[in-house]
Amino acid sequence: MYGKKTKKIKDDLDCGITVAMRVFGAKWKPCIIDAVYRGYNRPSEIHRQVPEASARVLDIQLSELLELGVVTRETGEGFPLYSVYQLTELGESIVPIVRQLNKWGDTYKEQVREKLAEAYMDME
Amino acid sequence: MYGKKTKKIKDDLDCGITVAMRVFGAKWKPCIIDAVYRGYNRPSEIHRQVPEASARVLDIQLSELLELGVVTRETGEGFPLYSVYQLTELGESIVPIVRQLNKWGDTYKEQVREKLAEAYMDME
DNA sequence: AGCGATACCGAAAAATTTTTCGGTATCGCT
DNA sequence: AGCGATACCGAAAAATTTTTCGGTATCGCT
Repeated sequence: MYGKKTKKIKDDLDCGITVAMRVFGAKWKPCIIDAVYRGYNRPSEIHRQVPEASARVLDIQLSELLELGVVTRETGEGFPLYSVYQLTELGESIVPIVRQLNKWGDTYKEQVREKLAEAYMDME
Repeated sequence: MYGKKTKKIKDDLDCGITVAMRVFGAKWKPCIIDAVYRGYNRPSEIHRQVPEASARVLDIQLSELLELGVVTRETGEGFPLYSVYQLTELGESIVPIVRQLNKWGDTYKEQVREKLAEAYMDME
């Protein structure tokens, strides 16, 4: 699929953090999970929720989530092309974490923005 | 510093998830935060806790965390080189999330491993 | 017929992150 | 003097991720 699942640098799947990062620690995966959770189940809907990402990445990451068993896909035969993604139980278990990420970011975004601005200045 | 903080592709810092991912969504940052939280405050100690990472990345990511205000650094003058990193309040606020990541990964690691093995087989 | 929406996919390019390698520098120990 | 530990850093290489571009294919509407 997408890239290759055989990475040259193997992850240490004994470490919980590493496992979690492997499953949903990608630029758009938490957003995708959140969107599906909020009821945006079709690729085009998800894309409209996360317009900053290209449709292609969403596609790729959706396939990865599908492979990892985070979501399921139901494809309608023929007609107006139709695909619906749903969270699996595994996927649901990630939702609270994603919600927390979102909450954390909302709470500290100002602070983070300032720090980033400072850092930017320090190097002119 | 490390790389460049001026990314060509700007992050949308209005989205909480994106902010959180920007701050600690890197391969080793959650592990570093966890290590510091658990009392491993010196670079060499942290490295011993996360031996899979090169000392260099830890270095780089530690500087980023420092810049973002997630940790503080205290450097001893001269003598046996000495640096101690501590979590700031901002850093402490990330700890529960990191713990959850770790817990999640511990809970689902078997399942994830299976899925990865399957995916690997499907492409032979 | 032509356009836009839908859902995908491959391949190359670009961006970004991580690793490797080689340095600097100090101290303590042998 | 030489070695290992400590803490760092720059630069190039390698790995990985994300983006861009161009396709395929179907249906409905004009």
